[in-house]
Amino acid sequence: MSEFMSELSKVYDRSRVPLYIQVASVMRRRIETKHWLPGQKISTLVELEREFEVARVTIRQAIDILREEGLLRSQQGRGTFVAEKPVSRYWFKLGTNWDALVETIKDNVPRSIKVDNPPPFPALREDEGTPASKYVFLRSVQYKEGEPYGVVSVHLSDDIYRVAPEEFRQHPALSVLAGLKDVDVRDAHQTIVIGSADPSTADLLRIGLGAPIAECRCVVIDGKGTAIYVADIIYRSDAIKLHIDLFAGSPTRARGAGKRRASKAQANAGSGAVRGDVPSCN
Amino acid sequence: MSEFMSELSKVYDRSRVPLYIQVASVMRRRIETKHWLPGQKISTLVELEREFEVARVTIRQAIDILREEGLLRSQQGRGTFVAEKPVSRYWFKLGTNWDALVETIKDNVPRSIKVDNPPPFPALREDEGTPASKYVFLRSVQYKEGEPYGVVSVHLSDDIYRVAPEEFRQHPALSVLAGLKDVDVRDAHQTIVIGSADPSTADLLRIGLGAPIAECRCVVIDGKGTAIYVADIIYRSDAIKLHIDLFAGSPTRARGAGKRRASKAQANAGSGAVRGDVPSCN
DNA sequence: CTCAATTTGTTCGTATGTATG
DNA sequence: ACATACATACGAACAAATTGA
Repeated sequence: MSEFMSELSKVYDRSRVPLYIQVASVMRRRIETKHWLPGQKISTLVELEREFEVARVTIRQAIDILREEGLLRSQQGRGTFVAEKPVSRYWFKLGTNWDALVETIKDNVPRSIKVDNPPPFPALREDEGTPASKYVFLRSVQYKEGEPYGVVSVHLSDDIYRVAPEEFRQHPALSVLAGLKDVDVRDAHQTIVIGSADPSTADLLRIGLGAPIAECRCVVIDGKGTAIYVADIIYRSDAIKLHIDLFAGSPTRARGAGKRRASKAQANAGSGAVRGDVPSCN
Repeated sequence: MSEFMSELSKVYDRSRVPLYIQVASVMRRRIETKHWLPGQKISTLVELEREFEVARVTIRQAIDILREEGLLRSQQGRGTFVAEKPVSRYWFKLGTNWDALVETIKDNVPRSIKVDNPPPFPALREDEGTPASKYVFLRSVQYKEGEPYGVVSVHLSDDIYRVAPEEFRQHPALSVLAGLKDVDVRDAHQTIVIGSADPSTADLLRIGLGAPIAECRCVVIDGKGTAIYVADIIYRSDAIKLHIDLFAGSPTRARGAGKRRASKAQANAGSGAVRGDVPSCN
């Protein structure tokens, strides 16, 4: 490696991803963020060589990737250009409240997966209720346009499952749950972290081993404080998008002075029990 | 390649990250999530070979990485074991409503970054208000225990900035914003997707180029419908955790039958960090 | 104690991928 | 396009340590 690599080699050592892949992902991001506009001519190979401090062939390899993705077009003698209408990704907007969540998944048709070794029932935190006496385990894969985007693993209270076993096999469990009239849902929450795909998940979602995923743990608690639904939902990271209305849960503001935003039809009937207070950090 | 590669080459082609790195990251996660318990003997090399469908040497390379990280110990003739006290991670719970978000970032001390080329003001969607006439651009890095975990890039309305420039330079912009009495915050929302780090971000967060990150776009709109604060906040993916109360925004349920949950005085406000406490996955 | 089974550690040869100039 | 260097990954064989019968 030449002395020019001094800066970059550090970065490369941190990731081990092939350089041309790294370069490609940076350029891809510039296109997605409109830093490079559609139709625009991008920097010449010489300029890119200098900027990334890599060999010409490496730049070319990166450009090849983006050409295959339909994001770039090269023309000999003219240059390389951003595609006129770069493909926009499909995003699955994950609902951030009960009704929205149920709404977004209600038409999903999961394909069930046979499970040989159901995983043990996961430990519940204090605020996640008490375990039911018996659970059934269901696993399915969610598809959109033939592409898998999520793996759902559910521990469902056996009592609930027996009410409508057929329904639970053919429709999203959460959706069925929401439709059951005699089930008293007291609480439901979801915890999301970013992880990496294990072999079986990678296979089901058709992504790379260790590729980034969103792990959503969703727990539904009934009126007696029993965790009737405990799900571990794994989404492809490139398929999921969260949209959070920061004022959705607090129709009145804590600080004294400010006026409130125009009402967004926030039916605020009854209990003013604002719960919030979730620790956060920015 | 031999016929044994038929399965695996697909997986490898999907990600391009060296296989042993992928395997290592899967095993690392199993330790972090307590799927492999401290002190426990992990699967033998032969079993791991079969599970990951890779050669022995590749498994060894992965184990070498985790040994250097202090997560595994090997003993010839006995096996490979998880370290007795593997480090548990800190998670930052990202606030999912305005008050929670403001409350917990108010004591953060960001380290400002000089910006040579401020990025252009990003395009706003229809529901993100109209642009202000002029913006100032601020960029800072958030640290916890000496480790960087977030990069905040803010376009702040110049009118707002002038009210308290010193404050905005020394404290989180959102926190200052929330404290300004004559600012009418009408709406605020946050969109989160999972992306990959570009060179400068990777450098600031000390992660690999292309490593998974959480990209949070936060927009604050004032009473006139002007986007007074447009932030692009990038978190290390291993530092962030979202906790969403699915009923926070809807004190009454849409469907007829169910009773509502009792309010739960959530006592753990304050510090944004929690130890360990990772949802299990399999 | 010896033996065999188990398990990690090491090395070889080969093929392909990555990156430079 | 070529020559070079190094990294990645495979399969296979063998060596060395541990364990229990």
